[in-house]
Amino acid sequence: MIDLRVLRDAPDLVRASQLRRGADPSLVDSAVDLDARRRAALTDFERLRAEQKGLGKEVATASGEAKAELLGRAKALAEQVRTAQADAEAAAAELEEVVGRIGNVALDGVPAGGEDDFVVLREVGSPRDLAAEYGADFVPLDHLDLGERLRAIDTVRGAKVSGARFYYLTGVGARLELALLNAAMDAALAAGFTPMITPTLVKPEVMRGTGFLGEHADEVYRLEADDLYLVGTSEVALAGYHADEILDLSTGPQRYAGWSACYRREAGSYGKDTRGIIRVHQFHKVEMFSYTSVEDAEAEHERLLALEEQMLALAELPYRVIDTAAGDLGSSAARKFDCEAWLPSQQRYLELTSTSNCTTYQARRLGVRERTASGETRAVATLNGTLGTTRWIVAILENHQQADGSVRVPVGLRPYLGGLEVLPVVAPA
RNA sequence: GGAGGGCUGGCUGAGCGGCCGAAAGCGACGGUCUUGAAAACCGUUGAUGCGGGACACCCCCGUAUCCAAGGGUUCGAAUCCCUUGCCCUCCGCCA
Repeated sequence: MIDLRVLRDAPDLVRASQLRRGADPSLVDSAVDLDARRRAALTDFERLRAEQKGLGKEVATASGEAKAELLGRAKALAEQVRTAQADAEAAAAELEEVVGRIGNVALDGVPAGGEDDFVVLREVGSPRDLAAEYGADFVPLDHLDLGERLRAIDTVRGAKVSGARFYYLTGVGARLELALLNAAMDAALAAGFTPMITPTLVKPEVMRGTGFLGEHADEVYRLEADDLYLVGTSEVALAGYHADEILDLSTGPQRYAGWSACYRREAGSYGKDTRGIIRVHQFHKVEMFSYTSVEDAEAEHERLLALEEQMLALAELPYRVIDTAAGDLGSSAARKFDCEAWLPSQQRYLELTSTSNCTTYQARRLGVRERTASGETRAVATLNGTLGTTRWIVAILENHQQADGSVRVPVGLRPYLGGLEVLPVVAPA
């Protein structure tokens, strides 16, 4: 939720942000009008309510005929109070509906436009030249071919048991995921994050508060019988962790690293990334989440990005960092950096991490505040970022494949695989 | 699954349908005292919205809302009724 004060005092700022996002700027004008209407209705209600309270006190002390007369007046007034209250509540609800559709104000520097209007900040490492290494006629295997030869990935049985976009990680595949996620947890721990294993089912208000029930509500699994939602990321549970609390950030940001399963319906992505485990309904992820003061948010964002890059370096993957365009931010984020690894089989980049600065947008809706040195309360900023996911296996297998279809284990992951240096082919094609 | 008991401010814990945003204690903060600290004593101490005061903020004044959540009864609800959630105890069942 955007700050109503900003909406009131600087509607141009919000309007400009909407335009950069390719969203509807007229929502801002509707919201300003509705805000004025709500305040007027509230004032009416308060005046009547105060009158009612005063009259109530007279009723309490009166008796006999005077009391009967007062009661008559009080009854009439009660009806007016009811009406005024209903008006005020209706106006507030209407305002909330419109305000909820306005996205966070994109930070200065965020490129305008949609999905394709990102800016590449840097490219790190260089894609392997497999033709030069293994001969001009070498055809790189994709992650699924490799995964099947290593007996690491089984999508056939995943589909048999659960349907399309489900898979088993088997043997070294399962070990590789555990290794990667353990390495991610260790990196987070070393950087001062508190490790967390979080619930993956959450209540509607938490899901709504984190902003996942907006435009992309159909991406989320819902358990009708229990009125609970399956999370698409532990960000949801970590953001909800301090909901309705007043935090003490005087000693710096509060940092959490969540490990959880993630569930996504992938509605609307029919036919996209159908092969292998690039786009699946269920996967695991280690996610960083920070609560900071507004002042610290941008520095924390850089910090999260640096940690992501540290993990990509540990996995020895070539990647680029992009500054996502305003239209591709999602409602809560004010800025978002993605790291995309090179995918040899497809000759393209694939998103492996995403870190968002949600400024106070998410915290305001969830009621997460801090107490400042001077004693007031105010909304905190929230940030999140990916440290490792099942999808990383795709990039690791493809980028570290060897001529015979085996896969070299990045040095940094070896300690997590009992010193294993190579994932050997056990099921040749 | 069944039967009871409970849910009040940072914590403990009172609370008769109107005088209750709520006693008291603890904690915290400020002060007195002290070379300093402790103790003692004095004082302050919930959140949020709205309106006003030369109104960006702080501050002051007024007002409303919040006693698990939602609904109802009533001129008036922390207090009575209903529904839901959560916690505790007991019984049963199953990891």
